[in-house]
Amino acid sequence: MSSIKSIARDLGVSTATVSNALSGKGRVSDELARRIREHAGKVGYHPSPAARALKTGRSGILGLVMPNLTNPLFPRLAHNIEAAADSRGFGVLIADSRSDAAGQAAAIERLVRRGVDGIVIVPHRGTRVTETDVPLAVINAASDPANTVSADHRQGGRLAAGLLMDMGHRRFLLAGEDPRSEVQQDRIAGAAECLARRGGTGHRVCWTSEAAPDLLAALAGGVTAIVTSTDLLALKLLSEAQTLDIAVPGRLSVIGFDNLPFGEHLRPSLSTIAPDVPEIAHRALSYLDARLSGAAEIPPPSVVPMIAIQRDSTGLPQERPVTDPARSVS
Amino acid sequence: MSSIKSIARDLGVSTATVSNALSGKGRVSDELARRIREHAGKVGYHPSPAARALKTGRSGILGLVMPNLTNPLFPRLAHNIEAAADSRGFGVLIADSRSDAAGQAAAIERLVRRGVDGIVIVPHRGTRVTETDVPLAVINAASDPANTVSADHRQGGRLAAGLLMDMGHRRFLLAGEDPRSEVQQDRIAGAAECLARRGGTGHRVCWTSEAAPDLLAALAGGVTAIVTSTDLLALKLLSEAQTLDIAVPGRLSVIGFDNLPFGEHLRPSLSTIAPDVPEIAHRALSYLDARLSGAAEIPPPSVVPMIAIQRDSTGLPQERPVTDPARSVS
DNA sequence: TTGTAGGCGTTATCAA
DNA sequence: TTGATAACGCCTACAA
Repeated sequence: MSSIKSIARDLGVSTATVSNALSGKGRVSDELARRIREHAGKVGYHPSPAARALKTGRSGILGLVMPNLTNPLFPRLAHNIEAAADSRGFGVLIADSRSDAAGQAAAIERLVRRGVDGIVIVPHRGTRVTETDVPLAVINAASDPANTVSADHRQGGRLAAGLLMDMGHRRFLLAGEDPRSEVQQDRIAGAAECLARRGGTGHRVCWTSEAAPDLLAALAGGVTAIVTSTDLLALKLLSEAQTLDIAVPGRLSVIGFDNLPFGEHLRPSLSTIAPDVPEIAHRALSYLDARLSGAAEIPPPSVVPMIAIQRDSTGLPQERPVTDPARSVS
Repeated sequence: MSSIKSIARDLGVSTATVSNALSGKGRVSDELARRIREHAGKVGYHPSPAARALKTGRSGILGLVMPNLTNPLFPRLAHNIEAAADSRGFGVLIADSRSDAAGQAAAIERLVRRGVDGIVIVPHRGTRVTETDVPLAVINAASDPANTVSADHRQGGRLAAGLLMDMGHRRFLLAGEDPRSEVQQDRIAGAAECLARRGGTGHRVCWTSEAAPDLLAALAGGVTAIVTSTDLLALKLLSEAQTLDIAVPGRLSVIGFDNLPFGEHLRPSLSTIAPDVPEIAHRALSYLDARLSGAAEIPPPSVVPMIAIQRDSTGLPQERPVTDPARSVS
């Protein structure tokens, strides 16, 4: 491999000069700098990351820890984190929490041992992130005190409910999957908050990880719309509705969260509340970057608004006429 | 940070002795070795990856290149590659091909620059992987000459068709999404091969990336079963069938590929042909490991059998009685 | 069995 | 403007 030293030898100059010419730091005459750069290009010189890391104490690598890499959100997040990291000159090393708190601690440990400069972590449900030697950007939910940046799940919940109320829905079922998830809690809470504020005529909340909620009972209770805490649960409900011959969105509107890839392939396609993942990735990286470069001001924890994607699983309620949203505020 | 040097100083021994004691290579008296290890533990010593990489020329890091990190297969592959890599002491750096050949070359380049020891790559559809300085494990399809290890997509295709023939189906629609994909080509070809061999009474192949195939026309043509090249397409068809009130699996059986996460949440749940991802990851890593450790024999390219997962979207054809599979071989 | 010393490729300090 | 030199932390002949 060609090194700074071999270039120095080839050109009969010192390594320091080569280093300066290539990095543009020290003063080197334009003419010599040009010759050095040219030669470096010719021999295909690339600095050794190991040597640089050893000298500078920085690896230029960030870690990404996910609760479970088969988490459906992982691909999009990985995609955006990688892009954001790359544009700042960082590489991304992945690690899997293996779905438990111990695994999460181990994953962080492994990354730190590998010399990452910082870590982006999506913590496992219901865990507190353990402190480390390197800066940590936590992507979770506003209600997690350790949170660095996240989607505004609560606002997302309001958005989902609000959008359905705008269409005229008044009786809701709010369906979550796992009550230990702060993310899902916030989403359901946001929806409930919107209903309370705008005078929905009552709603039920149910948490169910296995079976789908009893749709027929819900319909009998006058429910015309369901807000689910994730697209996967929405999928379950949509399928259930179709086998029960409940028309969607005619008889029942359903909305999910996360904008998982299958949503647009469903028939009816799934309306959903999508996290602004590029923005989240951007902020997580800005945060780490600020901490790593010793910036005077570190970005404070922040939440990123979610985005409504209306597709075909939501529509006007059949039973009653569309009411003017303005009038319906009790 | 504690280093080999600081430990040597603390204990009044030489750095070489510490290094030997910790690595167990050179001869060090048991007693001294014990003291050194104990002290190392106490001060929380961990070797510097940068220094070790600089000295040994190996980073202990592998790259993982995907055509697009939002590819639905990515999570499971990343999960298993990371696990397999970790158990061999490697970390995994991700890179995104940004969905084109140029991006793919750039991704490889970036990883090599970062000093990875080897790369696992899932090539972009229809591209040939460019040669590099580091060993490359290619995960694609047997029909790609550069392939290192892959699922046996062709056998998977036979499996899908065979399983449906066992149930008594005879007329098939084989539906693919992208004919440029070697993977999908192999799957469809495998299914066709099985039908030809076992005397299906004819089948149509269609390639469609946007609209779903015309189900009514297919049914009119006597089709009772559809083999799709991916679960996403199967999902589209299932949804389509439900809106057209075509009973699945009563009137029509549908099977997909890849065992994507949503499949089990559908109603009816989706039968699928699943790649044995843990085994594929294992072999990809064995291959790289062999090449990196200069092993005498490098594992030859190999294909890993796919696994049938029968759920509820496949069943006996309605029209005709179940025929004995043995008798049905023409 | 233990210690000395050199070097991996960079960066940075200080002289020239 | 340029060069000599010393680290960074580790490994490994080779010498004691």
